[in-house]
Amino acid sequence: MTKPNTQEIIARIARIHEGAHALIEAELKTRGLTGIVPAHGAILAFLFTQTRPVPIKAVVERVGRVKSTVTVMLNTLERHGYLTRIPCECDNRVIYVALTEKGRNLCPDFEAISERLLATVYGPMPARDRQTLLNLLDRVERNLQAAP
Amino acid sequence: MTKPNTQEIIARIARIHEGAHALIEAELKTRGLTGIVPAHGAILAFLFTQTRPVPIKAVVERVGRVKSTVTVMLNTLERHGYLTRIPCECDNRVIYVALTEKGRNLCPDFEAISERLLATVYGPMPARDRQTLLNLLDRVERNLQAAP
DNA sequence: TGCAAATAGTTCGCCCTCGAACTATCATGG
DNA sequence: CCATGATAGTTCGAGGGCGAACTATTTGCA
Repeated sequence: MTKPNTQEIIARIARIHEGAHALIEAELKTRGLTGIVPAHGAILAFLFTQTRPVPIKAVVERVGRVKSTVTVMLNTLERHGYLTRIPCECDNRVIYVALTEKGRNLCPDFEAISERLLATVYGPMPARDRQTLLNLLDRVERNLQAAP
Repeated sequence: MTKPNTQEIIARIARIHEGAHALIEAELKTRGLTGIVPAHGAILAFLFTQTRPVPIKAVVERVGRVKSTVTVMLNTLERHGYLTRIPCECDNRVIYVALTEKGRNLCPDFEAISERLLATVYGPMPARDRQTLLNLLDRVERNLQAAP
């Protein structure tokens, strides 16, 4: 049998991940933001930093999702009016995406939700413990990356 | 702006979660186990501990997923021959599920994969650090649970 | 020049995940 | 005894996530 106490770490991380997910969804709901789900966060965070249309390929590389997944999420965001696709003039294979006005308006909510999530996650934890936690998580992450 | 260094914790936890997911899928693949995905782990882990058929409701309560999600996963596991549904004699609303022979045969692989995952996650981390990490994660988890 | 390989996106099939609606079956109180 | 409500599962629709296959360009080299 696997020892429950040590095996616990994966389950705990999964629950934290889901808890963060739930908090974000709850915040989106109370703010009346429809058509947005937590997974869109990576795309939006990236697009907020861009001043001009960006190729879909760049989005794919940034958000850490597969092309087909990004295509679907962009479809959803486009359908809800948060962004638009713009064909590239010089290379017909390339399609740019850019936030619409409605999309840019998400930025304040996005930052507020991020802040609240962060405040909730850490709670009253002292700065030294936060740093310790980050370091230990980094070790774990590198262990996993080195594995396959 | 959200400070990147602190915001990092959520992303880091998400990456660890995904890394664990990837490791499990890779192990399943090399072992030639088809039809199984990491999400089935919770169901299988529960059923391994049961000696007799168990009502679906009990599965739902255990795995922390919604009824409809569990229905789908049970369908998949059943379709691949890992378990069977057995109607309850005394209460026609209830349906039991039980592992088949093929399902029970997954147990050794399941435990081996769990062990490898755990070993990978911690790597050479000393016991004291592991405990510290678990404690800090527990704090975070409780912070999130208390939030909504 | 012209054709093969690389590149950018989309589509498809499959799965998990949720919430809401639905079905069927008990259980209970009037 | 029977209507009303609680319970157990499934179905449905929408969406994320992946890999494989597909389309349409562009590039590069022979």
